Amino acid sequence: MKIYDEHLIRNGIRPSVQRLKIFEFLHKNHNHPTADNIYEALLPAIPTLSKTTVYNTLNRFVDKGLAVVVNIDEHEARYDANTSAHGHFKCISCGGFFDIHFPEPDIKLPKGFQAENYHLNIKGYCKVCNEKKNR
Amino acid sequence: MKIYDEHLIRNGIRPSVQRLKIFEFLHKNHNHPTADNIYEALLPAIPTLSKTTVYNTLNRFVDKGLAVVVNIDEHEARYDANTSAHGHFKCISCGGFFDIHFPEPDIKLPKGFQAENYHLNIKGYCKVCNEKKNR
DNA sequence: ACTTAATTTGTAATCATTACAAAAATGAAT
DNA sequence: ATTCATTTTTGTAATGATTACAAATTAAGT
Ligand SMILES: [Mn+2]
Ligand SMILES: [Mn+2]
Ligand SMILES: [Zn+2]
Ligand SMILES: [Zn+2]
Repeated sequence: MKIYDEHLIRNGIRPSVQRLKIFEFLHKNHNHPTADNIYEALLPAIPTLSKTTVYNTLNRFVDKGLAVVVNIDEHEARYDANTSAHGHFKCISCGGFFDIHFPEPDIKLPKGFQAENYHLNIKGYCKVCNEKKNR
Repeated sequence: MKIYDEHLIRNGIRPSVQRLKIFEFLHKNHNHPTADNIYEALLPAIPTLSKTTVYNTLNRFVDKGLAVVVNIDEHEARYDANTSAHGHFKCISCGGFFDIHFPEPDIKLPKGFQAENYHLNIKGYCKVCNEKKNR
């Protein structure tokens, strides 16, 4: 895809096959995949793919601001190509994962502090698990 | 300490020496220690202490709502006895860690969802690192 | 004291991530 | 096209935090 190609170049990342496929996958799958999810998904298309490459590439994307990593749970780093301000909800019963949109938060940082990114992570019960629980 | 004792009992946790010391440590040290920090700090006082006990105890505290775990960075679970709504800031330059207080957030969850806890994690540059950078 | 349940401990296992060095691919220069 | 340097990818080994598990210890109840 030409458009992803240019997106990478514009951010100083040379678009190798591996990087391009990973970037494309992130943009087409908004289910916040883990590094392993991505690896497994792309293996058929790139049989020589190494998991190290997936990690290297994702770390580079995050460094360059092309993706964010969501650490809502320890031992589970999920990646998101949507870098606009939004939060995440994880159901502690079924594990369901959802984007949460919220109005521009009015957070006053201490004097002189400068924020690079915000992460709002919420845990609780999703609709179906909540109904199951209240019965 | 009698007061910590009762606090644990009230929440259905039998106050063993280990649990009491860990709970007390969390309440007296607001620097968001890791499990290992706690283990190292208490080892002189409880020479037989096991790291497994520290983990088991912290997990129990979190389950019962007596503490929260802050996953602002992967590979770094920090514990906080302050369970009231507040956020955390980590300096990506010096590693400094700060509490962030913010006005009651107005977050609308999807219909039927129920939140158990909110986590606001911010990364950026602290005052001194920011000044160092802009020079 | 005896019996049972709860807690702690030590060790081994797990598992995601990183370190590292060799191999492969790419690009520029001759 | 060949050479040579640079970048990227790959495979394997190492790391390190957390958990699993079973034995040992401690506490509680009779
Ligand atoms: Mn998202
Ligand atoms: Mn805090
Ligand atoms: Zn659910
Ligand atoms: Zn700093």
